Amino acid sequence: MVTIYDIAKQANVSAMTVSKVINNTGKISEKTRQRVKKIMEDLNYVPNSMARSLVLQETKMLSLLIPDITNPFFTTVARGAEDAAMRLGYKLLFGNSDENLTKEKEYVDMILSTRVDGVLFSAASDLSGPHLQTLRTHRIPFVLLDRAVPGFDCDAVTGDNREGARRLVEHLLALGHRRIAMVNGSLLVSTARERLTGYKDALKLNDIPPDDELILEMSYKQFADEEALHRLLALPSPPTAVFAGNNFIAVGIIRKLLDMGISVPDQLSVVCFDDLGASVIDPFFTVVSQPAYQFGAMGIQLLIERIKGTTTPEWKKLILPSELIVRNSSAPPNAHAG
Amino acid sequence: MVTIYDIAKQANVSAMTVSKVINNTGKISEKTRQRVKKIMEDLNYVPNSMARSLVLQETKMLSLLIPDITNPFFTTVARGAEDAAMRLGYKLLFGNSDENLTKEKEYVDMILSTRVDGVLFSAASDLSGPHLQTLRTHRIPFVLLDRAVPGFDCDAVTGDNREGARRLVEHLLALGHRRIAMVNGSLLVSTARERLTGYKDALKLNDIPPDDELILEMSYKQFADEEALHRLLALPSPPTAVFAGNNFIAVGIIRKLLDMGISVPDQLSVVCFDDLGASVIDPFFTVVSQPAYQFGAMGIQLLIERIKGTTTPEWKKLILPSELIVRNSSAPPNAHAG
DNA sequence: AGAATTAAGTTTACCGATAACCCTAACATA
DNA sequence: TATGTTAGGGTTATCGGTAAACTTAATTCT
Repeated sequence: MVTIYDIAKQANVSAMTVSKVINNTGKISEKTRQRVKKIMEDLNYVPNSMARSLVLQETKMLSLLIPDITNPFFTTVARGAEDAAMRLGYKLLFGNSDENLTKEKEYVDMILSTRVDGVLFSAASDLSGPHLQTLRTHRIPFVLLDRAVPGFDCDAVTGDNREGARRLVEHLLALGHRRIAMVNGSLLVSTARERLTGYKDALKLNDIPPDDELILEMSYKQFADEEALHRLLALPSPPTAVFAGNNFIAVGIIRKLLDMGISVPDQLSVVCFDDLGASVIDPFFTVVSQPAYQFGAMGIQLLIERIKGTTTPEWKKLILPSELIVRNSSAPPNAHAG
Repeated sequence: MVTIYDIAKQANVSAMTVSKVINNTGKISEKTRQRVKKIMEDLNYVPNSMARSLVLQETKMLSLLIPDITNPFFTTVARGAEDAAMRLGYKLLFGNSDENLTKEKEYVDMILSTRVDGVLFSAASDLSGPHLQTLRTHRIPFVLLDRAVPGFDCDAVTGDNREGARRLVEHLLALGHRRIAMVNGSLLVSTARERLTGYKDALKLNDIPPDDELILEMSYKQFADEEALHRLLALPSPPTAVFAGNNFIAVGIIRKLLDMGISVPDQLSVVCFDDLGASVIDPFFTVVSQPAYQFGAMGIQLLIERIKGTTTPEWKKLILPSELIVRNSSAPPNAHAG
């Protein structure tokens, strides 16, 4: 590979002069500058960013760690982050923890050895605390994305899960539903807990006592625990509507319902958190939609401000609003009979 | 940050000894080894991979450049690549060219300066040739993914686009369709050309003269050129089936058809290349499905073999088979009237 | 005209790791 | 006893770039 020394030799100047031409620093005559530039082009010179990072102590790389790269929500987050990073002159190293703590740890180790300048971290679960602690020990700035981690006070970009869930459930209540089930992700994930709280808020506001039999806990990745779903629908007083903790859970439920011959929304309403992405033919689900692209973009912006120190020392908590979008998966109970 | 020198000082040994402990090379007494290891842990030492890369002349990083991170096909490719890379001890730097040549060039520049060990390259179009040439000039191994670039002989993992398209169209022909339209991606992309050829193959085999009015060219990203679609359906002898060049085009078409009140497959059959991903409620499209995960995984494997030189000098061309999956978006013409 | 400043470079040291070679005491061997 | 060997390290140079301090010669100021 061509180095500044090769350029320097050809141009009859010192390596430092070449470095100055590259970075537009110091004083170099226009004549020399042009000569050096020409030689750089002729030799297809590209600076070695490793060497530069080593001395400058910054890599201009950020890492984005997400729990599920197949989920359109996180894919969109990734696009937002990538666009913002690129625009601000940073490279983005993606990582996919697969909602898996072991994989997440491997990525954290990699992040440390790569000396990235900062991390956009969407935690696999509450148990990710030690990983964040590792980052903090090594003084690597990070911004939490989408999911909070209890006990960790830090910069974060999250959604208004509680509010969003409440609005979604109130929508169902307004349609006349009284038996509303919640099929949630793992309660070790902050968003799941907050959505559950929002669900309960809505019930309470309408004087409906929560019924534990109507509350299921599975995983955001899992497409549905068939048996649990059967039990839910076989209750003496079954739900007339289901609030799914996220988009994938909703898809899983709908698929099972299709298999069982239960039609949505006629026999059962199904609503969920987060949209289903670009590949959906006919937007069908009534959802609370979050600005996923903004999550990524704002996260990167916050992170870079933290890295550069162009922000105040206090932790920034950015809460992005969500939007209730009513579509065709929700209807009044027994709509087909009415 | 803690360096081997800090460790060395604490352990009363030279930096070299620490390096040897880290890499398990040279001769170190068990006692010293344990002492050094303990201090590394106590001090939370993590090797600086920049410094190591600089001297070893390898980064253990690969780059994956894809044209559209929102497309489930490429998302799945990414997962396959990531898993394989991680398993083989490499990090993966993602890039999203957005089917855009300018963005692609920016990524290529970044790739060069990052000194990645190799690139998995899914070209934006035939015009990506110069970018590949740049990589080759700099002796960076690369493997083409999904899309060939004319004039470039190199390692590649692609699908059997021609065959797949032929089978898909023959399926329509077998159902009784005779007027079959093709709504394709840009013909500057090799897969689009091959799929078009497969389409023509099928017609020829069945003695149907191709009709240029039935062949539309738009973009794999674009969700459909509404006007062109209208013209297509308003032809004196309109198509009874549409072959969409990829999944996103198919979704675009279906959405428009829904708006227009045309039902699929009753009034019009629609089939396409590539599946629609995990977030689809009711797999509806008749498709030719490609093993996207394998594309990524095999691509990485090929790339690493090339990097390590554990393969023969000839370029490897891996063609992964596709599979025709008949679902509910295709039916005999005028099925509703029959 | 002499001092001060400036333009245009150069020299040196260092970032954190590793390869390649060097050193020394202890032990084995002839 | 003299000579090899080996275990267990240490020294030095280097990867490719940059900051900081240092030269010179030319120019400006008074």
